Amino acid sequence: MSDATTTTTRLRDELRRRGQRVTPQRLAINAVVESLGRRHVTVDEVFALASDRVPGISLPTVYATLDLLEDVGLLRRVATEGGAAVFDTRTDAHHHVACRRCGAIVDIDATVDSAELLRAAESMGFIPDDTQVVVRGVCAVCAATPRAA
Amino acid sequence: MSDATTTTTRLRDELRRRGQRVTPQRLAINAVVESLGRRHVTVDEVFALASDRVPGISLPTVYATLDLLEDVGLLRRVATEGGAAVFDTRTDAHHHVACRRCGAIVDIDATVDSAELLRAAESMGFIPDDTQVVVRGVCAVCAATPRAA
DNA sequence: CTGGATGCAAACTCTTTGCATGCAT
DNA sequence: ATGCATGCAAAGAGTTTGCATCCAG
Repeated sequence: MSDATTTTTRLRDELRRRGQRVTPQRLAINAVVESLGRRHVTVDEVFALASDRVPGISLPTVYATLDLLEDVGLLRRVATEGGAAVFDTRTDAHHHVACRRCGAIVDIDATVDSAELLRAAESMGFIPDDTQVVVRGVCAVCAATPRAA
Repeated sequence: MSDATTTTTRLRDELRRRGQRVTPQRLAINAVVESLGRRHVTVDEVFALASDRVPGISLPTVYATLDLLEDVGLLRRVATEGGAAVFDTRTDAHHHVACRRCGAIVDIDATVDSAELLRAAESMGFIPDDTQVVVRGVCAVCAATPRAA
């Protein structure tokens, strides 16, 4: 059983459950996301790859579908601040380091105890569904670069 | 000794140290940030308030100066994902909860042990300078709202 | 059939850039 | 005097919206 089958099924079921349509575009975008393995993707990237599978697919559809996949839980939006949206095909708990100079975003696998944080959030009536840590700084490559931007 | 005097001095000293200019615009924007107390601000908000102090100040100058204040450490950029930039006048360690529906961003004061995370980042050559946790979910107000957007 | 999804294009928001002027140093 | 910072305006990037058409259910 491939993951592709698994997530396609998950998407199908979830759409039916919501009374939404299972369209070729949605399945194609999910297939693209699936095919990428575990990494970060931009909207443009998905658009380009989805265009190969469904010629004529439009950018607004890609935006809408990525939002949908995030909502379903098949995709996670990375908390970068500003700039282009970045989605993460890894939906399991992990965190990110972002370079202030080159903008690179790299996964960090480390456990962070956010129990107290979540308790605090919940105590104010918040219903959390995603917790991610963003570490900002300068990456190794940029740090090695004299002082250019 | 007011905080205003303190941060104005910090800004002045830092600018001199860098060989950059101490301009009325920079001081005014810093004064605006100072006057707001501890809260979140958008670029437009700062622009409007700074315009009262320095009529004719321009938006590009506000952008540049907010970046400068962030660099100096007098301001922190909130890791929202996409949309308008949000700056935090609180520069001490704390975290945020962001509502997916209304976009509200609220401070969370809770300790999070990010030692392992920082070690992992540093082990890959990263030089971290800011760590913030973003909890996404639905706020109390939106959760109470039937199902509208 | 019927309504939600799509494609297209345009609009919109936020942010950055280029250049001439001005002012801090 | 010197050149960085500013103001203005325009461009640029990313995202969203409106509407007619189309197709999944």
